[in-house]
Amino acid sequence: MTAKKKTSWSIGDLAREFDVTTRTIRFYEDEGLLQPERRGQTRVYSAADRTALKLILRGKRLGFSLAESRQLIQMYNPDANRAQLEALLGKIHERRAQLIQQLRDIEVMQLELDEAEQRCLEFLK
Amino acid sequence: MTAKKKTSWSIGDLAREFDVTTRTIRFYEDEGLLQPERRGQTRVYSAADRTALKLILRGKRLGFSLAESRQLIQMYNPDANRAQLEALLGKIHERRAQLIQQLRDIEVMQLELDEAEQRCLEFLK
DNA sequence: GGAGAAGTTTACGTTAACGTAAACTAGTAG
DNA sequence: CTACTAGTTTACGTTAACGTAAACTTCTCC
Repeated sequence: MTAKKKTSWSIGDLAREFDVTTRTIRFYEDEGLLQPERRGQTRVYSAADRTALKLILRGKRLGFSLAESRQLIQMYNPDANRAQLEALLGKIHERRAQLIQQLRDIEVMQLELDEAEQRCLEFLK
Repeated sequence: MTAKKKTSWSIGDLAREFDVTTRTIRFYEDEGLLQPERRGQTRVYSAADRTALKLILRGKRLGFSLAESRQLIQMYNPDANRAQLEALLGKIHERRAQLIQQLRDIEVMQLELDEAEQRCLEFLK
């Protein structure tokens, strides 16, 4: 009856959940995007790591590089000084502008897909 | 007074308009995404080429590979037989699904940026 | 106690998408 | 004629983001 809220994950857990390879997860650690702890040799991932991974993969789907995702993760931990925070605000605005452009792109592309579909269906009639 | 509607472009024209290098444009041709004509040695780009380039760059902003953009361009010329058209319809549905996922990703990310901004501003107060 | 299954490190390989450099040609302005 | 400017081909170089393989440890199960 005790609500079981998972609080730590193995590398295999995360790989399965997000459908990536363990190599990928270790790579992200090499790049400084994840910081799992160790139980002996073995990596143990926290909820923060899991969230970071989620951010990275969502970023990927939007065409962001790992460097850009690194920024996104930074925005999650406000452990910075004034100058850093102001730089962060700048990055936030940049990201937001990029997202807006992507929204426009998606709209246009959806319309074009509609037209393309119509043309296809017309030819198949 | 005659409405001047441009109907052909040089490689430099396109490079300037879309802010890419000429190398990039020639690369897309090597990859079969553009098919300019030649006046002597020199490439001459049609409105179709220009549209294709626009598609490619919009695709890039959404994180599409050139292979994926190649498909998008294909959808523009319905010069296919029945089987190809049906395959095309399948691709159209895939693309649409991907765009919908991206919309969701953008929504979530916008919310997160809002929160990140709030946290930043809070710390700066 | 042997065989998997899951984890680890180290290190070289691969692909996409161009960058960069060299060496050439063709038109054009002074 | 000369000096740009814009175009061309050829070809090797580069970066990001992992893939792949080898060789090893740890734990568990029968």
